[in-house]
Amino acid sequence: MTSKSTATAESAEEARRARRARPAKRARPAKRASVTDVAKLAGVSVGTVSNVLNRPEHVAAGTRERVRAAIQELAFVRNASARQLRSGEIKTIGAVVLDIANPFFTEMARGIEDRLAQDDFTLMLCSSDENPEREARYLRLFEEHGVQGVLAVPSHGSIDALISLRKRNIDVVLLDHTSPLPDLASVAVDDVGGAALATGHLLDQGHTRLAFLNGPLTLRQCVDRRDGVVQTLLSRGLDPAEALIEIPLETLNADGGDAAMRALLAWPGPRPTATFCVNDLTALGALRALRDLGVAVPGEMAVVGYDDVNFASMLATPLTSVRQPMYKMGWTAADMLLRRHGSDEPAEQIEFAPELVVRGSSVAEAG
Amino acid sequence: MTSKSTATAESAEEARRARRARPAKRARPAKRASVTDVAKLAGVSVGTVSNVLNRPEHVAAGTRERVRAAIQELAFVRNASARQLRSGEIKTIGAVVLDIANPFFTEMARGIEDRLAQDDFTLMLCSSDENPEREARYLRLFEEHGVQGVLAVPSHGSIDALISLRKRNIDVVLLDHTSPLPDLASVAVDDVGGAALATGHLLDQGHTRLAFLNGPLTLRQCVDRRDGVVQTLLSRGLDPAEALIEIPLETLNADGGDAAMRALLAWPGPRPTATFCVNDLTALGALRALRDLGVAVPGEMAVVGYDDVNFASMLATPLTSVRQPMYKMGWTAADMLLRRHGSDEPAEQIEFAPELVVRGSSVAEAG
DNA sequence: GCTCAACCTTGAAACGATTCACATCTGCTG
DNA sequence: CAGCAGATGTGAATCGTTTCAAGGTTGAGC
Repeated sequence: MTSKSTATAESAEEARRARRARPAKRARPAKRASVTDVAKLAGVSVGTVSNVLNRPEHVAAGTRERVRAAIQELAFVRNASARQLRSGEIKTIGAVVLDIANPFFTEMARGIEDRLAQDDFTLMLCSSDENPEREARYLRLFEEHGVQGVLAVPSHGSIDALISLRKRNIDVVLLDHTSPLPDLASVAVDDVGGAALATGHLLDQGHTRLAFLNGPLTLRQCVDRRDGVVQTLLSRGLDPAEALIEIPLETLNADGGDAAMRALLAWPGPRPTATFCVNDLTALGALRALRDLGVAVPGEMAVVGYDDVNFASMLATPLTSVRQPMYKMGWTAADMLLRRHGSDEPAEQIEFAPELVVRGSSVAEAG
Repeated sequence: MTSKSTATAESAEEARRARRARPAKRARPAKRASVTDVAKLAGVSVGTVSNVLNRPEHVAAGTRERVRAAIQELAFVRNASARQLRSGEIKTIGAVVLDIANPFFTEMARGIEDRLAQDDFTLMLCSSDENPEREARYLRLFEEHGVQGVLAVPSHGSIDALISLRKRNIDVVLLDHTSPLPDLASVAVDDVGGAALATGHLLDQGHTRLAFLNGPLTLRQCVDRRDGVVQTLLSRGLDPAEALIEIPLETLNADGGDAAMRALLAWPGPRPTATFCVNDLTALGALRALRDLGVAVPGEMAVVGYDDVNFASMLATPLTSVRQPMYKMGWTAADMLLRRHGSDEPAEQIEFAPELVVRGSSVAEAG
């Protein structure tokens, strides 16, 4: 805990305080001006003030200006609660992601925000930490606030809560998760396809023995990506039992990748010439191990990652990786909510295709 | 735009649709239950329902249970707007950062969120993109919503808007920016001190000629960090004119750092033995250039960065860097808002001290 | 001069929770 | 048994906006 008040800030404060003659102990709470106040000052009825605010074209120019002047003078600001209470409308949507500190969701959040800004909506953003209770609490808060819709990356087993929200007539779009119900909209990325892209790329380079550094099969992503790898091998006429070594990762980070790669290199029998890592952190660790052990990349071992994190392109050997359109997912999900609201169309279920970004870790001549 | 609907999702939808007999064209809007409905069902008055909700201890056990049952049955959810309109209270605060997609602010946001969660507050989070207009728009939305307080990383020239918000009795805490007024609370990090830490560390290692890869002096951070460097040199009896080469960066990213380092190595005259980079991206580029040109790190050139981004520790030569307590800043700012609300105490102005994380890029034997 | 439409404006009735002054009931004290 | 306190419950008033039926003006057309 290293915090301190700066000396400069404090002395500046004292200087000001001395200069100021505080009349009252504390400034009066200064209640906000209401439409009534504005109406009084402008000499019109509250209805007219409301019209100036919401349908200015229905108000005579003179009156309109008078009201506007009064609004200025009183620094009137609409009370969103009263507005919503009466009109039922609220320009807010809620989003729950697993963790806003994770760049993955952060990019998504940015997409959501940008789409909302177009329609002057505000965003309530929360992290569930994959804790269904915490998620439920946030969903309830959203509902109390009467949000127009909810975007959610469901944490394990929380889908029911979202379905019941949908039943109470709140629009819901699932993020990064395909919808189990036709009523529920969703935006996801095709993980099977992403892994297939990576695998296909390595096979195209002439590799015939691959390693796959994979995480626990309790994660949907790991299962899907494995499916993608296996399907691709089969479709190219290769037998996974021969062409593939799958190494389980202790942890889904750089150290896990490092350890797994060392295990792979110590393996008896013919060494694979290419490695597909289930994410970029893992690939980073694998690259580190390869460098430490003097294995040339991509010459002796090609490496492909997944996620295309920001530093993938900045590494000593830039990492080939599968890029997921997170920003676009967020943007699209928000767009579905805003466009679809109140319409009769069935819920859309979109799946985006990921994209392979080829760099130097898998192809010698690439960037 | 590569999007597609999955075949599986569609066939699943058709299957369900066939099974379902849709009675009405569209489910009735199903108005939410209100306290009145609950009161009616439980056979009590609305006042009692409100009491069960807000002061359950004032209600007899039997009645309380009856009301709770009714709430359950009707799936009653409070209407936050009505609640706020009457009671004036709202458990929401707004935050504007420059860009939520930036890990820097993201970590801060996470700190804010975690503190708010303790008090069941919700967060409205927005990115200003350093656009004062966009920021002003968000601040107005916050004000309309009647938020309890606002946390803001001010964009250039937007402080006035924040001050006027403060005048209208909305609590404001400035983030990552020292407050210009005693009335305005703030939480910042000491950039001068951070640069002094880095510089002191390099001098401690015996270096006497330093390079400083710095960004444009229109950024406060760059100015402050430069001050820290210069002050430290002076306080150790070194003449900056001799001991320091400052290289301006074209761009504040890896490529800028790469180019600047190449320029530095091409410099005539004695080569510095240590480089301080104004941020980690720049340092990453510098390290890349050093490796490409065969200069040993830290043997021939020690490198220190700033920000301690997530990958600093994962590089081939792990990067020594200055870590700023972003999470703690966010947490503390939110805490100030929640604790201070309505109290009479003067606004706090806190400045956190950054921390030097020593790794292999500046000390051979370090991690 | 009458009619009619177009245009403005009005003001009271919502919206749904909270609050608070007031009723009612119970049991206890002196 | 009057008096009183404490516990429990009531319901009308209130918050600040939007909505909408209805009223008032104006001017054109006949």
